Amino acid sequence: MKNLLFSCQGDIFSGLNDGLLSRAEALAAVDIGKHQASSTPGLPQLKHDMMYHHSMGAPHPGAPNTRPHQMAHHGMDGLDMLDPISTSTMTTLAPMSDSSAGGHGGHHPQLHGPSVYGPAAMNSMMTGHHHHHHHGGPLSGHGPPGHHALKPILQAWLEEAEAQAKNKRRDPDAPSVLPAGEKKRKRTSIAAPEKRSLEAYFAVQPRPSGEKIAAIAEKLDLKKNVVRVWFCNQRQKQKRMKFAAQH
DNA sequence: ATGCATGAGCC
DNA sequence: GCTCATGCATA
Repeated sequence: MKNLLFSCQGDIFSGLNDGLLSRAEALAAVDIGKHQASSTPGLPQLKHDMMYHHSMGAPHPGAPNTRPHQMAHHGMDGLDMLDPISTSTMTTLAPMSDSSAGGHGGHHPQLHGPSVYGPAAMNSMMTGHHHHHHHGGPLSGHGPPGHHALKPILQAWLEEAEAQAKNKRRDPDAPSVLPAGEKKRKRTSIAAPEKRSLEAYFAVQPRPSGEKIAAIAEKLDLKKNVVRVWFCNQRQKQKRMKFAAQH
C-alpha cells in the first residue's frame, strides 16, 4: 500500500486530546495520521461532479469513488405530474422561476403548453366547484355565446400550468440541456459531519501537505481539490474573523 | 450573508 | 500550491 507520512509531522494528530476537539473527531484525525482506514462511511457528498467544461463523458480521473446520484425528494418527483391539486392553492403562478438572480444566461428550456388535459385535471376542477347556475334561455341576450365553455378550459390550463411549474423543479443531476459553451458554476455542499472533521483537522494543522489533504479527502470521500480549497477558504475565513475581532 | 470556486500573482 | 480578491450558488 501507499506509505503515508514520511514527513516530519506524521504524529501531530497523536498528541491531540486537549479540549479542543471532541473525541470522535480527534480519533478520526488520528486515524488519518496513522493509516488509511478501510471502512469508508456513506456517501456524504451532495453534488455530482465539478467539471462543466463542455467535454465530459469520462468519469473522474483518479477518483475511484462510486457516487450514485442521491438527492432529497420532498414529496414530488420530476416525473410525477399526476397531482391531485385542490382548486388553486397557489396564487402566484410563476411557472418559469428557474435560476433567478444573476442569471445572465437566460434560456428557458422546455415549456410546452397544456396540449392534453388529463382526466385528473378535469376531475379536480369538476369536483372543485362546478356552478352551472344561471342558464337562462339560448336567446336571453347576456354573455357571449360559449364563454362558459371556455371557463373549464381556462381553469384546466391554469392547473396544467401549476403542474408543470411543479415538475419543472428537476434535480440538479438531471441531464441539463444547456446551450453549448454555457457553464453553470456548481457549489459542492460539504455535509455537516465531514465539515466537522475538516474543522478538527484544521484545528490541529491549518496547512496540511498535499499528501495529507489527499488522505483526508479519501477518508471523507471528498475530492482532493474540494478539501484543498476548503482549507484555503478556511484560512481566509480565519483571517477575516481575526481582523473583524480587533475592532 | 455565507461558503465553495476561480483566477491572478507569486514562490 | 499558497494567498488574496472576487465571483457566484445556496440558505
